[in-house]
Amino acid sequence: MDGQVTIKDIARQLNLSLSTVSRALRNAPDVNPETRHAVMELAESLSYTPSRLALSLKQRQTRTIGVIVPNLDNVLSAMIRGIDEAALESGYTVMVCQSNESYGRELANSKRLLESLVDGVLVSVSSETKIFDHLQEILKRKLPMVQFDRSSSELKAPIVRVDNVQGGFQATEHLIQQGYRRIAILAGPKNLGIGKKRTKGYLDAHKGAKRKVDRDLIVHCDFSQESGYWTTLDLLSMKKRPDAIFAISDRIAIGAMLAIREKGLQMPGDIGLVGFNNEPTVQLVTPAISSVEMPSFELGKLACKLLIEKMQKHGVIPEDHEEILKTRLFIRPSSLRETMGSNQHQKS
Amino acid sequence: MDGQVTIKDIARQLNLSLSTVSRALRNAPDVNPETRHAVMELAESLSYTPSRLALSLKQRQTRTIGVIVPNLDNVLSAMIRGIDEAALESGYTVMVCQSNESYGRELANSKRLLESLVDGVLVSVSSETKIFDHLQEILKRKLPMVQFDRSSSELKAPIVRVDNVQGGFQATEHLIQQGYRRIAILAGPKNLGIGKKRTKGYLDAHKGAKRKVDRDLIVHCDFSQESGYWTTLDLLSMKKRPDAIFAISDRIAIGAMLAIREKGLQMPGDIGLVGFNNEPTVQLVTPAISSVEMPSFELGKLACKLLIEKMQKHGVIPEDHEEILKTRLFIRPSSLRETMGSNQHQKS
DNA sequence: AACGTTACCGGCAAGGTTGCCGGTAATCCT
DNA sequence: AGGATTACCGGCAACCTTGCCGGTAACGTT
Repeated sequence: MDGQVTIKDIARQLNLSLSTVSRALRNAPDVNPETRHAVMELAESLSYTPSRLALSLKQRQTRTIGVIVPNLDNVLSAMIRGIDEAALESGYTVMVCQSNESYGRELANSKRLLESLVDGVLVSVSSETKIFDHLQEILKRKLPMVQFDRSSSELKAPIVRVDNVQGGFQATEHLIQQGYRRIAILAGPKNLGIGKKRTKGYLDAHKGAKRKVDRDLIVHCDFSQESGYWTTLDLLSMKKRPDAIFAISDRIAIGAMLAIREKGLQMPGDIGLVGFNNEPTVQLVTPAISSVEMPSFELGKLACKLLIEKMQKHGVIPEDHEEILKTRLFIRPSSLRETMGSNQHQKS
Repeated sequence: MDGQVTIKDIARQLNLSLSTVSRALRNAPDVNPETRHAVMELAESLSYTPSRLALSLKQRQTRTIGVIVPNLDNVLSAMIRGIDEAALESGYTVMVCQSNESYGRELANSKRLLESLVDGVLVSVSSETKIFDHLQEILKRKLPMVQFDRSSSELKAPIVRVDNVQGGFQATEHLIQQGYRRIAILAGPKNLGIGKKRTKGYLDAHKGAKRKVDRDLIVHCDFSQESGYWTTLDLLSMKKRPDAIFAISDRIAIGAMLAIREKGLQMPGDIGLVGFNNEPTVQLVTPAISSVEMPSFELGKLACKLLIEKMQKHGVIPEDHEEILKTRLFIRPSSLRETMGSNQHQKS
């Protein structure tokens, strides 16, 4: 009356036992059709909803997935949409924790998730996280876990990500084809795998074109716009300054653009620029910035599906499993010297 | 051994009863300091974590807050950060559900939250939602609820929002001061309170300056960039076209900018533009777009705090309570005709 | 010496649900 | 008609924790 309607209420009103009501509601075999009908009807009219809590306690699973992300930018929120969708399809609920790049926050969050509230964890490690104890703890408790987008080899958990080498290759190859000679790369934080892979693509593209790489043009920076700005200013004041820049995120690329603008250089004339992620903003600035797109939504969805599979068939998926999606280069004026206009994709 | 460590394990190893262990862990008075110490120690070494599930079942509260949002754009994700922070401070966990403007999705989500998984609900109604049955259902079950940012008068729940009239006033007053004569407003979806309020500010500003308003200049549109684009094209092909536009969101403003650009009009020379939300993107386009900022993070935090208060002191906060935050206009080139350069706030 | 007080601890029940087992009556088979 | 099968239902325990009550022993009081 006052709070939840339980099977107890139904049982009392129908003079049945709890067991029978439970079975009737779950469509179990051992129950008279008439009885079942009566139960169903009463349940409906009392607008009975089963207590997830009691169910979880009994079955030792919450049907909830914990998601740990560093922030909620465009890319990640698309991934979360994907995660959410896959979860909903399988009857799971997701719980998003943003670490905000704060180690303490990430710790508190993972502790929360650990209090056995979740059946599994999806994690995209923060760029600044170097200590993985809290995540290792999750693994130690045998909670199924899948890494998505960003990952660490220290964590023995499957990974769903894009082909970062390919992405780096596409961007760099395009710049080379456009006739740029000294291509710099803003490679992100030094210890992050994502940056290393994209740098490998950058190197591969040079090798494929039989170009030498000037190691001074490989520079590291944070994932922020400011960092991109300052690092680019440094680059542009080199004696032999680069004539193109590949930034491994659009945020960084936008910082680079501002620096280029401030130096009074022409883009793409004096200098070309390619970013990564294909955020909506890069279409809006002038000149619009070329960018490598990754299928964020699909990536999130896939990661979630993999996790659910891992949760259900416990231990079938090997911990070094990797699922790799393809990237796609969107060419825009920021890097387009010659007018070839074929490969171009752009909306309104 | 296999799964969770429970107080039962501790009790067995120490030859104590469950009750005693429970009391010891909760720092209850009736327990011998030595016993408590022993319990604490063993709990630590077994890395015992209490089962939230059992606790929730017992105490009939989950310490979880459900958040219903239409999407995860910049503004909302900042609000969610605020919500998250306030929740963490009070020992609550948040669960975010995005409706993605889909009514069906919103229904599924609110149903989920209703399965008594949450102690309270924060909701920002989708722009397209016209049927509030699912939200009314939440209220009917006496779940504490607070609306934030967007709200509906149909829902009897407190509201935390910004002063939309003030925001509309600031934007319009500024345009008037800049000498614009025919100021149009892209007022968003017709039935949304947020749009009406900002339109009221727009009207107030005209009244304050003793200007008449041409009703044809008040036009409605969706919250999307496309809609802003098309609607602006319509505006610009009027016989007596407007010489300024106030868009009630930055997304719409960007659409407007693209339309203005396409028509070959000068901004701010031929036409001025002011947006709303002060998203990072509006600083990056050329010309940078003036925008009314709202304190999203604080708003989220405040809403969450209010909800927690409502949950703890059941029924003290009246259902028509409103908490209103101030907006602030950021002036940028898109609207700045005369060089007065005082009121300007802009980063890198 | 008898009583009351205090400090500490254990037992039971509850919260809502389901799994397992056992029980009853009706039906079937030979 | 006897035993075996079937259809249906109820009781008990368990999941993990806490609240309440009652119990024991040691201590202090008169």
